[in-house]
Amino acid sequence: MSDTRFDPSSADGRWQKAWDEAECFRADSGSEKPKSYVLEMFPYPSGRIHIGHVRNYTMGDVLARYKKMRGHEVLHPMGWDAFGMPAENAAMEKGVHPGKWTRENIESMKAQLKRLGFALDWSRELATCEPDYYGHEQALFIDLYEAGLVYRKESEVNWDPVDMTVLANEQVIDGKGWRSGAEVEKRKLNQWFLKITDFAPELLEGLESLDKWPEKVRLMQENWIGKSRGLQFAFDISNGEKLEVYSTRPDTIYGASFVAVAADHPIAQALASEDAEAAAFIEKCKRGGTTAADLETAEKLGYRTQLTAQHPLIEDCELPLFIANFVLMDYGTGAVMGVPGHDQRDFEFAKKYHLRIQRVVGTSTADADRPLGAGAEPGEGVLVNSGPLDGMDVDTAKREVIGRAEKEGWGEGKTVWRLRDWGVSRQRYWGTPIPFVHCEKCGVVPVAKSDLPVTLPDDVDFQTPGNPLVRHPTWKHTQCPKCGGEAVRETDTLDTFVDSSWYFLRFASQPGDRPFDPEEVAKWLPVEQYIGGIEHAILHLLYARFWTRALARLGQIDFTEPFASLFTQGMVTHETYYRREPETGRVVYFAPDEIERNGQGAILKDDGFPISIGRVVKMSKSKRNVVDPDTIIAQYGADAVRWFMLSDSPPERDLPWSESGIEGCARFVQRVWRLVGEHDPQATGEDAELARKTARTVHDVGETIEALHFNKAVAKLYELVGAIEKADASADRTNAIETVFMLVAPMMPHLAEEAWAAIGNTSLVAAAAWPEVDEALLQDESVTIAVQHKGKLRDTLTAPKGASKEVLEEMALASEKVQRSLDGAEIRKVIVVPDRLVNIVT
RNA sequence: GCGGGUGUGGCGGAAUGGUAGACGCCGGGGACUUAAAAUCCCCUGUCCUUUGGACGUGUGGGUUCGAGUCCCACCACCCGCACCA
Repeated sequence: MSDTRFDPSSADGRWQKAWDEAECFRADSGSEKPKSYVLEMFPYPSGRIHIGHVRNYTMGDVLARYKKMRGHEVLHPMGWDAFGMPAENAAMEKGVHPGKWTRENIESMKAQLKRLGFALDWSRELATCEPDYYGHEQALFIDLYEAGLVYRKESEVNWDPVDMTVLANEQVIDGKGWRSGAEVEKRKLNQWFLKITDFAPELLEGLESLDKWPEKVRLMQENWIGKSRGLQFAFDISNGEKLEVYSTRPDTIYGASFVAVAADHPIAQALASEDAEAAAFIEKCKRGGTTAADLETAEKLGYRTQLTAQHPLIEDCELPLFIANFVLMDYGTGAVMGVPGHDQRDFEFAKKYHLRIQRVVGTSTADADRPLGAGAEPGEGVLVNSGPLDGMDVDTAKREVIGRAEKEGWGEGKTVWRLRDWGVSRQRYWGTPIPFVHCEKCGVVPVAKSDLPVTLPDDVDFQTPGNPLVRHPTWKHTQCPKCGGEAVRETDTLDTFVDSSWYFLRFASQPGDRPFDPEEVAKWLPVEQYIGGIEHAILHLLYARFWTRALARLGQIDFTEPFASLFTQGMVTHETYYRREPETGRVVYFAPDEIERNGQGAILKDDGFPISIGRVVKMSKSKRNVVDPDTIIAQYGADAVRWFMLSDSPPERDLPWSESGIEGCARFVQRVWRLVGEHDPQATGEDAELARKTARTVHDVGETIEALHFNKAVAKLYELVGAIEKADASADRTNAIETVFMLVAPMMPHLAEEAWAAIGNTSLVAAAAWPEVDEALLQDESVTIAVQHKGKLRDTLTAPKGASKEVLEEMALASEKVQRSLDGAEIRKVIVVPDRLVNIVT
């Protein structure tokens, strides 16, 4: 048996079946063991599992299996984030119903996941597109509404004037609709919002408790929430009205040289009715989409109105009032004071419209007359050209101006948040119907909970652009739950981020009559380890945090943070292969299976001529650098694929896929398998060094898995396997081989089971206990000491562990190499770090 | 534009401020074999006047006995920016 090769094509399926039959990975909430909830971000069922999913779920799987071996009751579930635009696109392009398309995708993707041998509790599987999920979501949405956390307001969307439909940001390409090619406009619609801003302070403060989240994610969320302290004050406008503005830099108020309002500011709207040019400019501002990146990279444009604003601190100083495309109605008051010297955007605007650019902050008071060079200086410094503020530092000046405004009554200090309320309305079919009706008599009324779920109609057509729910002949017509009269259903559906804001609760318990069972939820939540892509650092994670806090405020759960520990993994990348067409200069990409690598270069199989190897980038259809998990599993087996996902690259960084890399992994799987033939229960005798190495590896692999440093765990296992191969037979070697099988069990579980059985075990290694370590074996007796001179390594010596400084210094000076380097120079100082190094300074 | 991150041999990477390049891949040489595959062994940062030495962690400065690691400035790339999920 042992001289044959390990055959994944038979072993993988056999062990997957054995785990299933033993219900090995079913989470028992009644268990007395400590509980661990390991969760990976659930996938969108796009059709095929992507190699990025494989990486994500392999990491979670290793942790889940490891935790089980360490005696934990593990909840490791899987589900489907099943609503979304691609299903509607498929309906439009292929004429297939979104539900059919989605459910078929789920079936094939589930089969793919099963082939990877993940330790998942499939009994808890859920799909957000099923009424038994989204119906409970509708109930929660009504709960939030009744708690005052849901409201409606006008808000801008991307409007395609040809298709007469709302476009997602993704569907706007270079300012044009992706299908019609028409120039996109901004249009206002009445939409549903969740009051996430009510939670801004606690979402910010809560970040401090998330000490097992990556620092960068907390920082990004902090900046996104964007708490700022500034001054809100009113300008007197030449038409007799007041204009409220907000500024985070009131210290620079003496440098103000203009005032600007958003295109949809009431003042601008009022002007439009009497000033045709102003109206034309406002119309122009409506062009283009709604994304922040577009707005901020667009050319700064303004329209100079006839109005002026009196500077609050400088007598007879009238500032011109502009309507500007870069001022947002959503932030602050929709109006700003422009200080070109110390804000880059204002600087560019001032250059363009020939406005005064005055320095009011410098490195010292001597800077007063130093002109501003190429751009604004937004940093810290000392106030100049600012009357009574001269000489103050920025922070003092801020406090001074706010204090004066409050005393004199023309403004007040105010905390403003960058975070905006969460718009959850989507004018689309394939999403959770918003459970409300519009009644002429009673207004907006929630659907009675006893009438939930409000289900999507199946008979819809996608041949016409726009929301099929609006066109449906009967679906939206209903009775008002309050007065019983005729009423119309809300046709907007919920943002899919709502679906993913509470699925982790539904995994913990799935009662039919309510969203979750609080007692079951209390047993498992918060999620001990959450793993997913860094691209979700802000939106998904912030919305899930908000939703959890909202439910806590409603008393439905008693914790406020859903994910105790978060890990964000890197992408899987692949090199690209291309040729440039000689005539057109266009780049044509080739798929990995169309080419053959030869040393440094590559050739196209079709014609045998070389092709160029491009940069290593994220796998994408357009670059054709995608590898399909099914193909590689069939070729190398699940364990080799899993091992590759864990090897080499640190998990938070990108992992470049390579043919030679996976081949190396497949070779290592066989290398571990060959240890079965070396396993000799009769072997006697000690091998103290190997025993120490084994103990050290058990300790290190456990520690690195817990820290999610899988690449280091992999390297340690390579080292131990190498050491075993070199060692002679002994009882310690036999033990080391058994230990290896247990240590690789979380990573290459199929091989581990096969080997475990082959050496005579009748139970599953997946259910085995992690090996114990004899602490005494972790202590080294001697250490290697580095000896430096002039900052360079000159020699190394072996010394007993814990040797004194004096002894180490003496040993270092006795070295011939060191003496040669010293060459008789006078020793000025010797630095000795015990167990580490000796550094001689001359 | 704004916010966040990353940068070390041919490649992926390792390294509590203390021996830079562990481990893996690629490449070269050898063993076994009729041959191949598989497997095993050795070499493998660059340069030089080669039992030795110099240089070397994106670039330029700085702190330190000592910097991949800390500080400042810059460059390149990646992620996010509220309707992709």
